[in-house]
Amino acid sequence: MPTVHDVARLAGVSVSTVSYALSGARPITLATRERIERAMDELGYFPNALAQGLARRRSQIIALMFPTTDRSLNLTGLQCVLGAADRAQESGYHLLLWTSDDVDDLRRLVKQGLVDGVLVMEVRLDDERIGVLAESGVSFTLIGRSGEHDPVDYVDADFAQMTRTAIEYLVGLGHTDIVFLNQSQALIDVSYGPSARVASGVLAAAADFGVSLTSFAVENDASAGRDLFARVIDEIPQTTAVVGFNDEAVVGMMAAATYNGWAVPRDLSVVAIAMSDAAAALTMPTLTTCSPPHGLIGRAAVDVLIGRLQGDRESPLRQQLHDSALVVRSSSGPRRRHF
Amino acid sequence: MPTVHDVARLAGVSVSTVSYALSGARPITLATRERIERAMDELGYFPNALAQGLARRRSQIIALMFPTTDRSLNLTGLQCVLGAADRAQESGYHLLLWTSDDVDDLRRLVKQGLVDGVLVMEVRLDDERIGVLAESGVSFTLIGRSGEHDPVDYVDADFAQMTRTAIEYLVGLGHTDIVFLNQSQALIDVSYGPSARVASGVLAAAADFGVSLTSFAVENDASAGRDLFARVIDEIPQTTAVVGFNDEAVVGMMAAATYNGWAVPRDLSVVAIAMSDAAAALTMPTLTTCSPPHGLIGRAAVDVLIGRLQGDRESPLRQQLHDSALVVRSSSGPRRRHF
DNA sequence: ACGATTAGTCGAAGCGTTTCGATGATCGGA
DNA sequence: TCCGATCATCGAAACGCTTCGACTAATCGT
Repeated sequence: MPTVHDVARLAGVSVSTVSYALSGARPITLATRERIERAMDELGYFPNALAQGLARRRSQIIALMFPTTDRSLNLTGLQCVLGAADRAQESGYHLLLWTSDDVDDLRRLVKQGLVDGVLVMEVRLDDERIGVLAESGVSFTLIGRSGEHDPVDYVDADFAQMTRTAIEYLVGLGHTDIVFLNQSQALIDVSYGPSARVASGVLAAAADFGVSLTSFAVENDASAGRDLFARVIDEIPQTTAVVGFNDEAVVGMMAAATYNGWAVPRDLSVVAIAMSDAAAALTMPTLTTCSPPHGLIGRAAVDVLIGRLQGDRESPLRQQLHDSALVVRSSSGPRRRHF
Repeated sequence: MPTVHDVARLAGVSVSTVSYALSGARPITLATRERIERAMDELGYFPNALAQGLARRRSQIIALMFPTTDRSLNLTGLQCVLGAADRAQESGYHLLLWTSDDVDDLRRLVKQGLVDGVLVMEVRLDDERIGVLAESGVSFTLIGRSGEHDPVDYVDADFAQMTRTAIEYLVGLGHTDIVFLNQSQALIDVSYGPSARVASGVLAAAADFGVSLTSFAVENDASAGRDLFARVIDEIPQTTAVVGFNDEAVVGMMAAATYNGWAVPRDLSVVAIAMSDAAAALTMPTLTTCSPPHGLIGRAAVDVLIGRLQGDRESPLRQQLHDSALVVRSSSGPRRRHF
């Protein structure tokens, strides 16, 4: 691999001149610059990223923490990751994918000086990673939010808007007795942010619109959804709509409803929260969804982090909430009494 | 951030001694080593990864090329990516996620010396990335295969085994008239490897078992599946089984079948190829699948690449094919004439 | 016509490691 | 008691880049 020295020798200039020609930090005569560029082309020269990073104390690498433990894989996370990766590349940064959840690993990562900043996904309400990052002095941005009002940059979905949109839609269709299917109790127990926010969001929206809403936390599988349907038919038979934040259970519940003679959407309207379009298209009937723009959120988080890296470190907090879009498919419709 | 110099000063030794204590490359007296370790703890020292990489000419970073263009997102890719990321971390490497498909970007990446090796996903039959990597001299491993028999390391699904397993299963249930739903013609046109291999695999297996198989390439959406059902009912009404390598079209076809009075699996058995378990669980009925172990393949690819990085560069080719597992769900059953 | 700027370039000192060769100290064997 | 070995440690030269200060020429206002 050729180095600046080779380029400098071939172009007949000093290494610092080559460096200045490359960075534009000092003016260079056109003729000299052209000689240098020709030399670089000829040698197939590219500056060594490690050496550059060492000298500049900037690696141009950001880490994306995407822990894989305790979480059922779904496409929404992938969209966010890919959005972030695309945006980082566009902005001239590299994206390191970090799947460990362990804070010691994280501490080592940031102390190593390999990364300029960190993006944190799957944020819990009390997330110890935040403290570790804050005291390490590295710049970071949350994709999500913790429970506390930390003075921390974040980009997240606007859960109040999202849940209100979903409930308002159902209320507009005449529904007054709604069931909310939350994620598993296990996920709630580790204080996974979205579960809590969606739960309180739908509750608040239902109260605002004066309709009844009953919440259940169920496992993320179809049989849990079927069981819940049996329970609902027994305990709250006047139910005509379901808001679900639990893909598999929602599908299981739809299946049980159909099996029991409740047609969807004639007898039961279903709206899925934060389900990917691809997944919603696979169900029968296809599911009406209200989902955050995950790709956009990933991109925005990169912008926020890079803004912080390039701006002064003490500039005002950057906190963004993004609106979710309601996509009406075939699982929802006007209320119709079925009993 | 403390450096080796700080540690050396505090421990009363030279920097090289600190380095040797860290790497174990030369023997160090126990007492000295302990003094050094105490100093490191006290200062919270971690070696700077950039400087280390520069001096060792090893960054401990591998890139994972996961191009996002021209490809419908699905979970199988994510599983592979996460498998690779987990494994890399376990092996002491960092994983750089690279979403660009562009060969100039790729050339720059490897010339920069940032990465020790490259993992290539979404390999096409004639993939120009392979040539670029080969001539750059960097170590790389394909997740997938090209069409040519290049002397290149790869880890891939065994498509012959996979398709044979699926067809054998259907034949065992008595099916003799099978339709194969391939991915879109657009994907085939860019010579996406799996499409071609699955297509020829099912054809060969059907011939082996002496059953009839008709192939169709359709768009990746539900309506294409519905249209295809109409066509099948018209042109090949004796069809009793479908093998699909196209998630959304398969689901559309199932829906159309149900709508037209063909019950699945009573009148039509369906097996989906390379569909994720999570997606298969969302459909109604849930889909029988035959899918490669994507997570395992990602991990294996990391092992192969790291093996190459650490072994001599001219060691024998490492080429692996992994078996797919058939998971029987509710979309398949014995053949029953329905006309 | 003269000092003060400015443009263009260079040399050298970092950035934080690793690693090679050298240097004493210690040791076993004759 | 003296001679290689062996052991533990040190100093210095890389690794490939950036950047500061200095220097030379050309440019400008008066």
